[in-house]
Amino acid sequence: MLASDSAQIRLFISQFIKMDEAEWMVNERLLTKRILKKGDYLIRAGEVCNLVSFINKGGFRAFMEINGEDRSNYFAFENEYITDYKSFLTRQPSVGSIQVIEDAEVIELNYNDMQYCYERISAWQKFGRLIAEYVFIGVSQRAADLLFKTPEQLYLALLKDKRKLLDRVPQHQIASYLGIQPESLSRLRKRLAQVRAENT
Amino acid sequence: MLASDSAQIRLFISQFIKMDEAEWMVNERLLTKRILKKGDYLIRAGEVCNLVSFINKGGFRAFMEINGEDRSNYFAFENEYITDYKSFLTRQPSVGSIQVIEDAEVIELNYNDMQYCYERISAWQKFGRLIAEYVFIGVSQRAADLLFKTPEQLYLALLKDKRKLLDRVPQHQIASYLGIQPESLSRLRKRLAQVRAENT
DNA sequence: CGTTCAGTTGACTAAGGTCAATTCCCGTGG
DNA sequence: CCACGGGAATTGACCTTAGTCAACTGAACG
Repeated sequence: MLASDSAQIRLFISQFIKMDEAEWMVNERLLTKRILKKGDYLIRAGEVCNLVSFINKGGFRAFMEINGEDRSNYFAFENEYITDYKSFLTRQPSVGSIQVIEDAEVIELNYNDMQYCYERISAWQKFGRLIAEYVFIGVSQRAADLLFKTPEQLYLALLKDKRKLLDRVPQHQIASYLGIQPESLSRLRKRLAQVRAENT
Repeated sequence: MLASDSAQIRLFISQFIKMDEAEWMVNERLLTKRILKKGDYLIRAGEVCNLVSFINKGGFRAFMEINGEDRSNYFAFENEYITDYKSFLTRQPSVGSIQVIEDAEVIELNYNDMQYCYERISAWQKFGRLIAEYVFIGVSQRAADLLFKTPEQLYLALLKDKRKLLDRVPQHQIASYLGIQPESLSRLRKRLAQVRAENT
């Protein structure tokens, strides 16, 4: 793997911990690069998730199948990482699937190698804690939003803070991310457009 | 603090890591016991959360004030721990509050002492990671439930798996935990009772 | 061109929100 | 022991929004 391949993940990790060159070298040997095409699966429901994938470029969608409907609950793009954390941590089959929605390049670390890092590189134990805390805060916020906000408020928040997501993800997947049907999102958007028109 | 005071928390921690007697002694000096009465606050919105509180006995409710309404998003009872994790980790003022709903006895560790444990006791770094991963999985499940389940399905799940919560928490707080108004929960219960009656 | 799939729209139903009135429950003070 | 007060829960009436099913439109692609 070229140094340029790991530049982004190295920057990402450095936001959490300082790692000296020797420590970094140990990690880097364990990382692998992979190219994925739109429509590919990172993991399918029922498989045990064995990888954490840092996204150099491209986009992913995590979803579950519920009564035959395909419902999205998470999206990730470049400079984020994606995995089925629950399956990865518990070594149980995953309930959902993760699919490539934009051609992607990822840098991956598998479960065994990660355990190796935890045991051998002291900085990693701390990194593991910090990143788990970080994603915990993120998902807590998501849970609070789902509990306390209406679909309309959730959509307005996306408009305000996550334009990237709206621009790169088809509307019916956005709908399920907000917890509603595609028809309802369509009407919601219409309502908002009318309100905005009246205010001009 | 008596050894009996820390028996429960010690058992709790041992579910995550093995700690030898010497390591445990270092911790134990840092733990303090506190008695709280129903109605007391563990933390109020706007304060920085400085404590993690393990519950020896009693019950707590985490809630937020939204348009003057008081909305519950979490409950915790004996042999769980409670804190405003986000405020505790980020050292920012908390958005919500935590209140005692049943007279309680807690064993507490403050932020600085916890950092001390992370730095000095190697097992703690791992413990911190494992527990962050554990709570992450919990809140992920909660977010998925809120996204994919109807209030009725959420309520039925409580009936099935969390009778304790239904028995110990007033109904209007359960309603807000499900993301609906008290009147709606009352009607939902009535609907379910009618369905059940018809099936007999 | 025709097929396909995403998005929109219409008509209708069901569920939750809101506000107000009523009933129930429980603790407190007379 | 009873009466009263106050909060919790229920019920009713009405409104708004989401769900459902079906039809239609439009753009993308072969």
